[in-house]
Amino acid sequence: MTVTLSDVAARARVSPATVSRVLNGNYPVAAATRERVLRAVDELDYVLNGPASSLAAATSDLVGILVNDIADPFFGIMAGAAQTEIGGQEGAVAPESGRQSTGAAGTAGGTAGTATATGGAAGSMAGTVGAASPVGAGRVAGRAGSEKLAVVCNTGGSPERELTYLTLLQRQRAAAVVLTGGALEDPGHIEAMTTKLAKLADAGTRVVLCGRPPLPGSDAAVAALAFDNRGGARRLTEHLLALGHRRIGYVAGPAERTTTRHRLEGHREALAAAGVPEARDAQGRPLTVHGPYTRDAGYTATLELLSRAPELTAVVAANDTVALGACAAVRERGLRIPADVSVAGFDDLPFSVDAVPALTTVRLPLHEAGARAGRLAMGTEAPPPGGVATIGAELKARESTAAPRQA
Amino acid sequence: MTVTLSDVAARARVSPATVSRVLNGNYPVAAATRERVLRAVDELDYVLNGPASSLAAATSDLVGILVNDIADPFFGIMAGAAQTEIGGQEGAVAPESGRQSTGAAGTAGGTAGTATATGGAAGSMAGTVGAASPVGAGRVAGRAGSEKLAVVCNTGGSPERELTYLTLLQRQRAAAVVLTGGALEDPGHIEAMTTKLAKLADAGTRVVLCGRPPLPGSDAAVAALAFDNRGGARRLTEHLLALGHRRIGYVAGPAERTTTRHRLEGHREALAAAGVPEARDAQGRPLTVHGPYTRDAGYTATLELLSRAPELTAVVAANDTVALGACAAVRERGLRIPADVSVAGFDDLPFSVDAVPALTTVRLPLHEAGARAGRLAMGTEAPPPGGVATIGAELKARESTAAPRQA
DNA sequence: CTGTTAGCGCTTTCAT
DNA sequence: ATGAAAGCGCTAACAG
Repeated sequence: MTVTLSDVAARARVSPATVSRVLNGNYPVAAATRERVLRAVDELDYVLNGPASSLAAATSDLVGILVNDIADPFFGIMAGAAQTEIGGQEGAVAPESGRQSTGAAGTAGGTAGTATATGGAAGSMAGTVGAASPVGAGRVAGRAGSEKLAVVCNTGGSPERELTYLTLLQRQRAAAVVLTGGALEDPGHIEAMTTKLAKLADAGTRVVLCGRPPLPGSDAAVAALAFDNRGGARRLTEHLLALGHRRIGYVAGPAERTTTRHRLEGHREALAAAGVPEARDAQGRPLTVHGPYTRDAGYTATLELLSRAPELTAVVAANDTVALGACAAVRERGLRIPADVSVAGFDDLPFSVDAVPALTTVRLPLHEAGARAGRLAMGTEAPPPGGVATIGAELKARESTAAPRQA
Repeated sequence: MTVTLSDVAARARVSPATVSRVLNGNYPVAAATRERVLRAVDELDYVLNGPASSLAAATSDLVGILVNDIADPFFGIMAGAAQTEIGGQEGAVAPESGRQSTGAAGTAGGTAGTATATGGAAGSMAGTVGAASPVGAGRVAGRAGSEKLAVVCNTGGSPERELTYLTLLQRQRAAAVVLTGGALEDPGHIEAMTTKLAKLADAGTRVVLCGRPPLPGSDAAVAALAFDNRGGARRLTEHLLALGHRRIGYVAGPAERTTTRHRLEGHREALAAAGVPEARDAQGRPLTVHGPYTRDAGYTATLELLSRAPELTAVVAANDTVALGACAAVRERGLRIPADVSVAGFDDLPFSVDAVPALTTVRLPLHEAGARAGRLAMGTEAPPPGGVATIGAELKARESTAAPRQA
């Protein structure tokens, strides 16, 4: 029924071992023989059996990328960059795909579309498409071990799912695992993660942390790329303080997440350095509210903050998405941004520059970080000294922040 | 070195076959024996060897979800929903994850955080985390075949990568494959895809299309969930026409994509039905510009449209992301939205309601569609009659559209 | 450079 | 209800 290696071998009149060798390209094979084998592969439309191959070789070409929320561009950008780096560059034209300057085909007879910006890519796509006929299967099978299958796994922020995915990946003998985003600070979970990652590392799986600090006391990870959340947050609050703000509300992310804690710490550092006490309401409760990294959480929390302390002149949000909700809340209260209340975010996601007013935020090089993590996972790039690299976070002061109303 | 099935069998004093049976739970095993085996599994911290298992059983628990752009929430939302449906619901608290009403742990001593909205989830997370100790490995290994590994693969819109991923998944003998988003209409690619999907189906892989029309003349797919892009686009343009617009610019998506074509067709249907000719510039060229589904494409294209035809009173964008860029361009031209120019999008992504002014768009039930696709992939839900279901698209008229300046 | 020979670790009849 | 044995399809020594 299904074509196997020996079928190919028989057709090419060589031994199975030889076929395996040309397919893996990791062993010298006579050019003539290789030709014959390749032809047989194409003719029979042979597709390598992954499980069999992985079993025999005790390794697989699976690379897992774990994200907390796949619907959040924060993760999508990192994961996409990593995946591009891992999955091969052949057709990696992601942001340009489909760009075209001629009219639409078929029914779109009247579409004399004009190139938007960079034109001229018109024919290239059709060309490459043509080359990707069914022969593609052979081509791919023929590729050397470099053909990794980069996949992203969505934990939804759930610690159990994180562990479950790690186990599943471990089962598959994954070549590498990239963990993105902040980690949960629950002791039990940290311990479970440490154990699990150590096991993965033992089994030869490369572990890379991206946008996440190294696990305390663990060296299982090949490398950790940590964002300078603390520094970025500090600079952001310094910016607000410089503008003259003294009563700043803070819509934090979920408690027990490293990202949340670091950003909060940076915020407090700036306050402390300036000798400004943390904002509190009439009851003396700090004006810091925790919630998930969602637009709705930002909305609700900001409404609450504004009720508890109408004298607030600025709201710092856990990230840009939360800031969007914060803006909506401020507006709903009939207040202007930034005239009445300044609002700031974090991450500098693509939509932030288009917000009205443009959102002041802290830029994280998500794409670069993801790409680097991908290379680290591939073993293409050397790990940073000490296994840990801190990635800078740059303040982006825009229109959503200004001097307070009564400076 | 690594623990195998027979190690477990030896420790439990049973045969490997028995261990396999309790692990797969698909065969009667005495309760006492099962207990013994499960204990051995935990004690030895055994993790099933996926490749070996897949090889022997000729199936795997891998489910691939292909997306065109993982950084785009349009795909993230569908993929996340599908993955949740497939990956098991245990910790599926995605949007609520980390919600917490108590202060941050550790250094966050002063954070008397207040619950944002729904509170009370404080202790539950820690509880579940505690249960997810290393024993988790055993738990997972013990689960019946239901434990699928749902992974998302980012094609970046490249037809080669699409085919490559399909081949890679074919190699892994994937249990199912979900293709999301519009398809490329290139004949060569369609043929290659048809062949490839037929092969996957032959090999027992379930193929599901989500947000994509069925392949012409192919019945490889278990089911196709198609969005009513044409109908949605028609209603959107009807809305604009009803408002009084007669000169409407159109920023289309990449040509040769089904989504692009259908939306454009719906737009033209509405125009034709109202007897309104397609807008053209002084040179008689249609005011339709093609470009990728990106913010920048929308920005550039709109700038061009506005130059070529300053008398435009409305701009319809390929989707919300493109619309964001269109808004930026309109504003840069010193024009007001919607007073001078109305702008509309498509998809109703989360950020659209927060745009200023709130974006008029067409709502696509992305989450529902993704979840349904996930169930279809799992075989949990019966395919729609005929294998094809059309999913409605609802007009969301908001503030970014209004009567033209000189009605 | 190529063929031979053993397994990799698990599932699954077929017995018992 | 459990055990024994035969592979699943491929890779990796080891010869030659």
